[in-house]
Amino acid sequence: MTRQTGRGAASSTPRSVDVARLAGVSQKTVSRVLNGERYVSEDVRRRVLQAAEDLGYRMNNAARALASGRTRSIGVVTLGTALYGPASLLMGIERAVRDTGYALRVVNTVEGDPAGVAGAVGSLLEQGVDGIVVSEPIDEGTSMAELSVDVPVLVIGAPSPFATAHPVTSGGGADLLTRAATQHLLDLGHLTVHHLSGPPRWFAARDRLAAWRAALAAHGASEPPVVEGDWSAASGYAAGRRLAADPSVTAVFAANDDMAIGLIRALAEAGRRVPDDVSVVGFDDIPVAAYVTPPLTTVRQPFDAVAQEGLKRLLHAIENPDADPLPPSDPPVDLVVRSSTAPPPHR
Amino acid sequence: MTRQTGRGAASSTPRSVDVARLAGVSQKTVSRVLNGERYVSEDVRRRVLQAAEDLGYRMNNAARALASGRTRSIGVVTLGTALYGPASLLMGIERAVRDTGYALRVVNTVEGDPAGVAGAVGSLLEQGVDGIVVSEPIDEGTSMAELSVDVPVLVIGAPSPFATAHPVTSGGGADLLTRAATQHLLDLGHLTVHHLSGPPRWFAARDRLAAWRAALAAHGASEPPVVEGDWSAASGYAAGRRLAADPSVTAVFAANDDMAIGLIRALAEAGRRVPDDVSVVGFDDIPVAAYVTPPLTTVRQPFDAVAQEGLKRLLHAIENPDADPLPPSDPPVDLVVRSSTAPPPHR
DNA sequence: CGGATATCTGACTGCGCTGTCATGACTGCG
DNA sequence: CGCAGTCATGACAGCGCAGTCAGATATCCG
Repeated sequence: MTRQTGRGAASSTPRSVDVARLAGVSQKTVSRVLNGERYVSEDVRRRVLQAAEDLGYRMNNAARALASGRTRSIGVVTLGTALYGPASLLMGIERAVRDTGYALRVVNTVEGDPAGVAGAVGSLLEQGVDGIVVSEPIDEGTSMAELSVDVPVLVIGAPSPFATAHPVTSGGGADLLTRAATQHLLDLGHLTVHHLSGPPRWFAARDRLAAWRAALAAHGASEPPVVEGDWSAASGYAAGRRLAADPSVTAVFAANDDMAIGLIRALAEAGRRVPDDVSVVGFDDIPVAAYVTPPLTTVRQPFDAVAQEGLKRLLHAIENPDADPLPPSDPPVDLVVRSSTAPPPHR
Repeated sequence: MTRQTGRGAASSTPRSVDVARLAGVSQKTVSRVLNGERYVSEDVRRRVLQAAEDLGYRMNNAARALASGRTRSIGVVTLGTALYGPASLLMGIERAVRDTGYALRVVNTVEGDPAGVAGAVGSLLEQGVDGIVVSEPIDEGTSMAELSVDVPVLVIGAPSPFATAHPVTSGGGADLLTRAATQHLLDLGHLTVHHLSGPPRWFAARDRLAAWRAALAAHGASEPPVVEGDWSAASGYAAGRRLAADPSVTAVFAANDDMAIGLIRALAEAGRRVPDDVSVVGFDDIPVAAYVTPPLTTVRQPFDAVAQEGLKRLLHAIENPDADPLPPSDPPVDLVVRSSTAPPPHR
């Protein structure tokens, strides 16, 4: 028996009706005050707030959600990793949500594949959320269409697989950053730029790959074969051992900083100096990037800005179901030039 | 008007009563099946599940919570940072929660100070959670006592400020790791070990400081003055500049890897070689630790193990309110020796 | 073979809130 | 002064589930 057996009366946590009684008003009026509705006299408002305070009253959100049909909460689907990117994005989302009066419900997916994301979205829907943020999904979301998602969805870092369904926005996109990184190397005089990509199942990896290609093409540079990593420093190290064997490699754009650091280590061990022989650019600007040897040139992802901007649009879609979605805006580009890049060596 | 105007009838999302109608049973029986209660015939169970499937039925958790008084969700209070430690812990908690059937509600605190934590806990209570995890709070939780917390609370990485209140467990604790790190340096022959601590407001920082002291004392080593950082590589770098000026410094235990990396950079710039002149041990084993120069000797925090163990105890407290809390168990110690430590130089 | 027990099912109720509507009191204005 | 409009409040119903209890069968045992 979970219910309150109304014995002690004082022992059970207070309900709005208790507040009402203490304030000498109706229960509905308590609800009005606590929801900031109009048409409540100053006097009553004060009495109600005082009574609520005195009793230590806390609203029961389950009842509120049931009665109003809104949960005032946002669901987030993320990868279950502590990778700097996804983790930072999650923190950015939390920060962006905090002041809106919404609560956060978080579900991870192990793999981020469509089935996993669909399951996560389903469980969020079941919990009841007014909107959903899908952070950095992997692969196409084909299996998503089957879900009847009747709340707005914001997809960060990938084209929205919900596009056909319901009120939807999408956001993210870091091509400009990749282009800036690649361009930086080309501007230094490198004939071309190699690319150490993330796992191709990730949209983030595919985006950066495509943007790197575009930057090379725009510059008329030839496109060397792509080396594939898995975001980890270990995979960057493995890639570095291969790249070090090829003397034509003078510049590498790594799809994240961890791989860049592993890469640099492998190059150093192979006797290829960075940046004298090979220039390396990373991606993310992780906290230690400025302090590794050599300090890493990288592009900083504006996680907070992306999260805030996306959430603004999601909340807009939630609160104005019939209005057109707000258009996405491009995040700022922030290339941080340190010491891992230099002009190519003379031949 | 949020409510379903029962016009199209088919358009509105299905309720348990719709499932009941389709399966030819009562609504209560649907509830029984979906909650796995006893005393339902196989035949009925199948029909109900089929009907639910056909309708794409999803339970309304707000109603469930209201009726049952349980939300089947766990609230988490974390710092709003992407620091590797807290972020990893959050991921560990998510992983640990996922298979238990509970959902996660996350609230960050900006500062992690008592008032912030109290506010976060309050907002979780308001949302309705069956248990709360407070991850790495800062300072003493004096203001916490005022909150009437009537659910079990697990505090990771700090003594529980709720100790006097209600069913409570606590966990974490990394003294053994710190001792192992310090001991490792002493065993190498260093006369003493300097400490680059985290901000003293953090429990994690105080814990490591105390454990470092204890390890020195146990070894009869003198205790050099503590250098204080803020977890960031930048602060490690600043500390490194100061420590580099003191030739008596031969070994440093940094309270996290980021600071260790900044520290090593500063030492290198000052001409003090690591590990030949100065040995450095970090804390966390961040992903790049093995690939910086030199590869960092560090201790790995068993985030997943801590989260799992703590959650097991929290769930036990939730589901057996009257039973004694399970005793905490010590996490495994994992010292990862790489190349940033060596015997002290000959004098 | 009768009563005791185990199994299965449904009617009814209520969780604590918000939406709707009704009711007064008060204002302004011709 | 009377009627419309604004403001302020309360009564009542119902959101979609799970808890309780009662009733209907089936099973068991002496």
